[in-house]
Amino acid sequence: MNLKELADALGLSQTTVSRALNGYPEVSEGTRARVLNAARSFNYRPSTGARNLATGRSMAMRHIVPLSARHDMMNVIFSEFMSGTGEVYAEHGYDMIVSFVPKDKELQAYRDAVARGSVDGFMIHGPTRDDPRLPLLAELGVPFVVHGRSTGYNVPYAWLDVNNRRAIERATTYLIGLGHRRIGLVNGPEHMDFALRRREGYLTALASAGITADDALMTAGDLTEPQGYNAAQRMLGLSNPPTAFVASAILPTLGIRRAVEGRKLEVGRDISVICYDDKVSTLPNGDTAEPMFTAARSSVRDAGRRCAEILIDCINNPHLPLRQELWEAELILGGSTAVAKKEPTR
Amino acid sequence: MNLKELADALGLSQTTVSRALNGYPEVSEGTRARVLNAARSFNYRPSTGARNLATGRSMAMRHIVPLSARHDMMNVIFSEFMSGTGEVYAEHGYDMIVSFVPKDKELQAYRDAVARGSVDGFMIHGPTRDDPRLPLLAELGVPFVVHGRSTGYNVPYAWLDVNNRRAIERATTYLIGLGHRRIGLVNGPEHMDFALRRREGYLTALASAGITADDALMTAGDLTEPQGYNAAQRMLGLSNPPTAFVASAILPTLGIRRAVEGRKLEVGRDISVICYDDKVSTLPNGDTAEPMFTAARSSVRDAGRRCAEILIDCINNPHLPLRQELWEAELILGGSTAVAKKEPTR
DNA sequence: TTGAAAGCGGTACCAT
DNA sequence: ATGGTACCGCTTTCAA
Repeated sequence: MNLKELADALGLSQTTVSRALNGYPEVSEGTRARVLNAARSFNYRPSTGARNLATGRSMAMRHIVPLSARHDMMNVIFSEFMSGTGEVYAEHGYDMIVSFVPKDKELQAYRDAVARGSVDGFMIHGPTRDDPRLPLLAELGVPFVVHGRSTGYNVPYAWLDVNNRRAIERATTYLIGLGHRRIGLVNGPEHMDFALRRREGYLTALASAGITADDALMTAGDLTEPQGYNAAQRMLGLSNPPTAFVASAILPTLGIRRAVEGRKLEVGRDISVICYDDKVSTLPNGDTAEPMFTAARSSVRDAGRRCAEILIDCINNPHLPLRQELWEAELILGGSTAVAKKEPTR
Repeated sequence: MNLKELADALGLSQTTVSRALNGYPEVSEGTRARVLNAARSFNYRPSTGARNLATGRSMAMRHIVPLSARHDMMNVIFSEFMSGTGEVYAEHGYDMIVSFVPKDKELQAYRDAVARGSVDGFMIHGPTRDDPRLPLLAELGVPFVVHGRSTGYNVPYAWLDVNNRRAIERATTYLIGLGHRRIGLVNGPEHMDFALRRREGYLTALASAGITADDALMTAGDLTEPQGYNAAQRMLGLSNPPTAFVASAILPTLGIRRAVEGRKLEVGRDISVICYDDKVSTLPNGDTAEPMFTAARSSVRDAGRRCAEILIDCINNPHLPLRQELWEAELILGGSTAVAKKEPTR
């Protein structure tokens, strides 16, 4: 059933039917009701292709995900973020298109999508330092929102970020306040902007307390359970091991716990751990009143929702200033931190 | 730059240019080269909307994800599967559209997408027993592939499934062979077809060994770390506790390990554990030669890739018989299983 | 308040 | 081998 057939069935013109359907004011209430009724009973839906062509808008947002060998991006956090954006898109009638492209074709994929007119806006995931996508998108003149920021690119753009630096600085300072001086860092991949900022936060906290940073206590990787395990294993085996850890996600924190317990030590008694908790539904930080781990927490799903709202706003109001939001993470107390013991635990 | 402008720039007709671009044979090699060249230098791409309208095809596959309260679906496994499908779609020029819809609007979303002509095929995730989506899709007459199967719906349809029943039966039988008679089951949500089949496999293995199933040793839930922890805590507290566990995913298995270690017991010595391992890149089952857990293993990403191929094949060859593939999981030996001790460990 | 008709940017049939 | 042109289904301007 297309518009013409619907109009014929009603004995009206396509124009009137289209107007009635799209809520234009110049249609009499009587006809509007008739049209809406008929449309419902025939289960009529306007063809997206045709509407696309006629309006020049695609009603679709695109998320381009590079297929890197290790699939850095397509992880738990990414999908949680996406489901936040997807909810909001759906509420506003937008489709979400997800493109997986080989890393070396990534930039071209943005160009292509714009040239084909298949997209109204882009959501940018996982910005790196000096991310090459941002200048490209600015050049293409298409709306986009970045989840995070890109150190080194200083032209204004729309973004939403958590204050990663501050969150980890607070977490580290808290551990220092408990008497810890040897604190291990298990970070995410440090070409990613968020991981860089977290590292800065960690270093700032140490510096403020007059503690010299030790390369042996810092590691960066892909935030898996084994990453945490391996890092903790190595660090706990040092002649001067850490008494506490800061980890960039729950998964490596589970690995840290495994390493700690493997040495007959206990998290929250012998070894303190704080992690960054993105509040991923499948990886809850415990499910009781007291969280499993003390954590810096913020919701990626909420971030996704808000990013989508910002993107839609960019499209609807192209001349408003670009939105930039910095969210603060909260520090929540769990069972994984305690005052440092006087004697190093070995 | 559109087709007309490109044709004008070349001094050719739109027809010829279109033919050259789409690989039609009746174009001289000279003109084809010229056209291809010009298209490249102008960075010309055909408008998706226009092509959509003209061909009646959208070159897009849709994944509809219900927004259930607990977000059953948007989990680690789901995104791993999606990235498999997405890769293949991209290789074949298809877009992947992901729609998040409230559960009560799910079926309507399929109808809508078909009525708008915005999709060439659907990928169906997480089928349940008597899944209502399958008869609907059959009625709509649109190509679709199911990842899994739906017990109770017996009309032929295209699917790819892992032999969940057999995999868990083998795993359970293996534990029984090691001397375990009290085996706990930590399963996924049992309205899902895969979870039902796994339970059947578990029960079959027990029955074959003459072991009476015990409701207190079976639990179903959302496959999170706390689910495994809580289930194991409860079961290990029974007067007649299990000496082994079968778990439906890595995450709850990590929780089981936590509960076991919390009782000063050791996995792989005091308590045996086998889990189902979907080979999710962010949740590897260890990263060394020996897997952390003994496991029934199959790759969701590969399943995603294959499902996408099948879907594309359905579209290209609508009259071929529907493909149905049953994959066997492999049972891999890790460090989490051992011969049962004579005395129950408490 | 309603209708006619000109696009939107391609594809593909029918001529030449 | 190349070109003219009628669609595809909708939106939107202009006219009535």
